[in-house]
Amino acid sequence: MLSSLPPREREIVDILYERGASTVTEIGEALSDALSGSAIRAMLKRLEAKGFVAREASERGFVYAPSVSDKTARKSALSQVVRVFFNGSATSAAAALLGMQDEMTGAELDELEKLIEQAREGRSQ
Amino acid sequence: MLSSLPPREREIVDILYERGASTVTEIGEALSDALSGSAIRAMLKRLEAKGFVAREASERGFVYAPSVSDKTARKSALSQVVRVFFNGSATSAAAALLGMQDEMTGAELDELEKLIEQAREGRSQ
DNA sequence: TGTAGCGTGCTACATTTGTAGCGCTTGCTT
DNA sequence: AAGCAAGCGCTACAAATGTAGCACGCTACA
Repeated sequence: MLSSLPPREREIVDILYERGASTVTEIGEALSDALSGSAIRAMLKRLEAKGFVAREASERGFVYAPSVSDKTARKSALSQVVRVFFNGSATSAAAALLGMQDEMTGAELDELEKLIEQAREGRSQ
Repeated sequence: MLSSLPPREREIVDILYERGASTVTEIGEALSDALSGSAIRAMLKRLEAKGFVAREASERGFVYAPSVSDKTARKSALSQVVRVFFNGSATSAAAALLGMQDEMTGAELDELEKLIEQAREGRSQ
């Protein structure tokens, strides 16, 4: 569970999900405040030990990536939020998302409507 | 920011959002693993010092509640998830929520459609 | 009126986190 | 080849976190 991570480690994993596989230097740039390379490496080592990130060698040096799939992580992050803040109701959560509509184009709204239709079909079969 | 909290403190705040104002005993029951009362109180004291929870006396003893409004906390939790896991797209997040449709009734889907309509109107004016 | 039982706060302590420094290697560059 | 820079891992250490134990006061009820 991501929420079992201490804040800094969590921040690093978040960066990895947000930006995809990254080197230590890249992580450093994305961090909210500057850390020494060795500090970042130490975090990554712990994260690796705990099984949250995996690393792989490349020409650019080691690149680190989350070891839990985006899909899984998304799902658990969402249901966490839904449970804690929306009383378990995915619908209210979706409604709240809609409330941030400044970020949604008309096309996106169309898209969503289509998805709702599909969800309905999924339900009734 | 909730995400700046260490895991256990975070868990406690989550419980408070999930269940509303609670006593130490109630928190203890909701915790994922049993802690001594004094341990919980120590956490709460820190959370209070950091300004995340407030407490108030009642006949049942002190009750603790989050000091940041549900509304604000929801919003920031959601946008956090949207940014990290959905590349900033509220729409994709909403779509993922729809994907968990087992939890949505037909009525809820209707409701959502209505909200989309409203969002559209909001946009065009 | 003792005494058992909560809820409380304090303090202390082990563990975990967060961070920097050092020294090694590798790959240029001159 | 000598020197330099970048990236690396190790170790050490300060600060924060997670937890238990103790002593106190307030019920309640035998």
